[in-house]
Amino acid sequence: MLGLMQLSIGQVAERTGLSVHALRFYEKEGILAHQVHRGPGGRRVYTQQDVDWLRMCIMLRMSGMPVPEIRRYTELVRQGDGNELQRLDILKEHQERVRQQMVQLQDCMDLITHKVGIYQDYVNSIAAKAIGQ
Amino acid sequence: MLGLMQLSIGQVAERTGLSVHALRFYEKEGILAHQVHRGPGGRRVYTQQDVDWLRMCIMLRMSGMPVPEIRRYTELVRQGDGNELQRLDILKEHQERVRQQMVQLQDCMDLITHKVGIYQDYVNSIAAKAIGQ
DNA sequence: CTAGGAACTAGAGTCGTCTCTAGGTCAAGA
DNA sequence: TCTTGACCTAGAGACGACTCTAGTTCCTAG
Repeated sequence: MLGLMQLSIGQVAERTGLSVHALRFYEKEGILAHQVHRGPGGRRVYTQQDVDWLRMCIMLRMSGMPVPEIRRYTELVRQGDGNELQRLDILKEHQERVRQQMVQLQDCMDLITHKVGIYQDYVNSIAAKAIGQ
Repeated sequence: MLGLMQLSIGQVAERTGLSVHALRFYEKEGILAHQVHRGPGGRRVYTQQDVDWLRMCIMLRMSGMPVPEIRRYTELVRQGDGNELQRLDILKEHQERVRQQMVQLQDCMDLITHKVGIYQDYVNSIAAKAIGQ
């Protein structure tokens, strides 16, 4: 059932949140797991699997994996069985980068929270004085 | 003592991790809390406070605050007392964005960890078979 | 006196990731 | 028939944040 669903580029844009432009761009960049089938008039026909794959790509992009590396990964998947170790390497490497990113972000968050606290206290004290008058 | 320390652009680059180019760029973009003093020959002379301020800017940038918004914040600080509420708004808004970013990143991390787990198991099972032979 | 190194300015170039434009096809509805 | 709307391609443009270049000044050491 699911496998038979046929989606236009517009529908895929809707359900992934990507723009139609971005979808064509991603295809040109070779980050679709397999060739998108074409319907009458040369129109792209996507399946649910394409959408699922795209959703994963979106996650990878969101977490900062560059397009060329997503392409490398995609190519491995396209090649089929036998290169799982290489895929695993890419994922592990990225995982480590994301981990570092999260640590960094937490540091930034700590600083910001600290500053917000200081300003909040100050602003509150000003407000209290104004009321007290 | 600290306040009297004089630093060249190169020294500041060293201790902030920014490039000399980036330092000049940041200055041109108006994200230094106060005018950088110039020494003989028109050379920039930085103080420890400048370095501290830059370090904060780096944190804000790292967490995704765009340069123009850092400039807005910087301008408020330059203006002096009386606009603390506006500064607080900027910081709170950014804090919220960072929070969302962290949630997103955690989602990505979960997915990646999930996939890494699957591939790891698979690779292990292949390795086990190879040894078993 | 010359060479090296660090600094200066203004402005051009780069990189990644889209985003948009121009010009066209095709099918369905008024 | 005419219009609308979704789609197509190839290629140009936008944007943010640097990064680099060219040409110069200045100081210090050999």
